[in-house]
Amino acid sequence: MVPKQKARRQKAPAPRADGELRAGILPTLIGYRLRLAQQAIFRDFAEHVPWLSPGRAGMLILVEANPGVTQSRLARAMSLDRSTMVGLVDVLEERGLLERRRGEDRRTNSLWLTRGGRQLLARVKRRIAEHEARVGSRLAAPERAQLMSLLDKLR
Amino acid sequence: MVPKQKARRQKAPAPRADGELRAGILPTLIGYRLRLAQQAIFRDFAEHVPWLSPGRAGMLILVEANPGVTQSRLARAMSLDRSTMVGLVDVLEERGLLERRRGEDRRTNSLWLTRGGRQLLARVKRRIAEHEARVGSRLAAPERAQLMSLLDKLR
DNA sequence: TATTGTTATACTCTATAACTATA
DNA sequence: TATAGTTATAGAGTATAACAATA
Repeated sequence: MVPKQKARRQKAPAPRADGELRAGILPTLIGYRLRLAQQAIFRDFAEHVPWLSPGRAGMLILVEANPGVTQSRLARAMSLDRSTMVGLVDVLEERGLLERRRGEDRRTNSLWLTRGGRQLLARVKRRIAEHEARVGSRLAAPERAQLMSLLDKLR
Repeated sequence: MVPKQKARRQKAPAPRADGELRAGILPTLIGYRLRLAQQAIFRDFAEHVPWLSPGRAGMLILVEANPGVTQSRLARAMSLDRSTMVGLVDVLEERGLLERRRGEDRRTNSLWLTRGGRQLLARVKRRIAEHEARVGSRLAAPERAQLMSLLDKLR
């Protein structure tokens, strides 16, 4: 029989001098570090690209690169459910950024940027370029390339 | 006067042979690649650590490493609002994983893992270790260290 | 006065199930 | 039968504002 561990009341350890919490195993985990890095980048994005969330900006970029794409194809490309895409398209259509047109296969909607959508997206892309330069400036150029390749391996 | 751009109707480009969408500038963006990598890792976590989300598991890890921590201190450590922490503690307390105790400063609640919480966390940490090994196995050891350091620079 | 925990409320993002029009 | 879009509904996860208890 394995010796039973003595039951002991939990006790608070001496608090750390700097007032920070002990982080346990969290900093050893790739997913945790990834999340912190991403939060920092999303914070910068939200601050400097105030018109759209990263996801919605990404969606406009995909529609621009694939004019006339159907909702379902776009949903698949973004790993979203078809029903989730409906609300996303609703919002961007109400804001006058894109429009649905009846597809040749009449079950489908094809998606097209409006003039306003193209104009906003041009501005957004300039801001994103600045955002990317600012974020990327924390790394040397070869480091940036290295990071991209390492991130790819995690997929 | 700048020459006006000729108004032209959008046209669908030839569809790609592989059926995939064109990704536009997305793959050039650090934030986009970061998100894809994180989604892959969260997917693995959800599949192999079925009892808790990454955020809740992280919270238990912090309480274990800081027994008796107050709700507010924990919220600050996790970058959450105090009011958000209330519901998080409610859920984990209802599941019998941790408990509130009246603090010495009687405005505060101090948080402690229950026996059940310690037992579940031990199992969770074993699964997390396997998860981390599986995810990390996509990288060579020096690559993993390199990734950690690059991610840190983005914060 | 300032801080802690709490409640009420709301917003974003996402999914599942069931429906309809069309193929 | 199968697919595309839609609706109703629900569940995470998060925040702000206002309040009572306590410092």
